[in-house]
Amino acid sequence: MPAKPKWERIADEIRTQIESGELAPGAQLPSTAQLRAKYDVSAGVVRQAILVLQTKGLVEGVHGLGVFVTERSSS
Amino acid sequence: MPAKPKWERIADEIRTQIESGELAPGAQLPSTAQLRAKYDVSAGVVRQAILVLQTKGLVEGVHGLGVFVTERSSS
DNA sequence: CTTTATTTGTCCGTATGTATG
DNA sequence: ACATACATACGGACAAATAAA
Repeated sequence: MPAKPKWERIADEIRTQIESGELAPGAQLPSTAQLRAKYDVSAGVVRQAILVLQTKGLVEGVHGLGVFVTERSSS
Repeated sequence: MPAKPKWERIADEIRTQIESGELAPGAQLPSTAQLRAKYDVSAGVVRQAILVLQTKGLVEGVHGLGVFVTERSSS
């Protein structure tokens, strides 16, 4: 078993994309289904990663629409 | 249907106990099984509440030991 | 206005790893 | 060294919301 859980690896990957500017503020993240296929994991893992990012304030999920990057002052 | 999710209600309840000093820093939180019986929910719900509290830094979960209140100066 | 498609949100159950007795 | 108890991780299913036709 990997030292780091799958959901943490995915969360870190997305966070890196946000920090890199690859995912600009206001941009929509790939849907859970897309991420599920991309990382070949179940919905629960993606759900967990998104939830952590939400709690950290990096992204904001809107029910029925999608997950968007929180407008953060470009340091 | 409750306006707030079950896991959020549980998380708020636990947070209140910490702020009230009912759960002192270093004290162990009730096990998932205890909370599960107390709130009559499944382990997943309790796990979600615990995860949020962990991300917020209020508690700290140690694998194979239990969840403990983080040493935080009560204002 | 009703129906359908897409996406997030929540819930339940199971498997694995670690610490304790 | 073995058995038990607890916590975490993974996977899948169900429900609600929004937008478009």
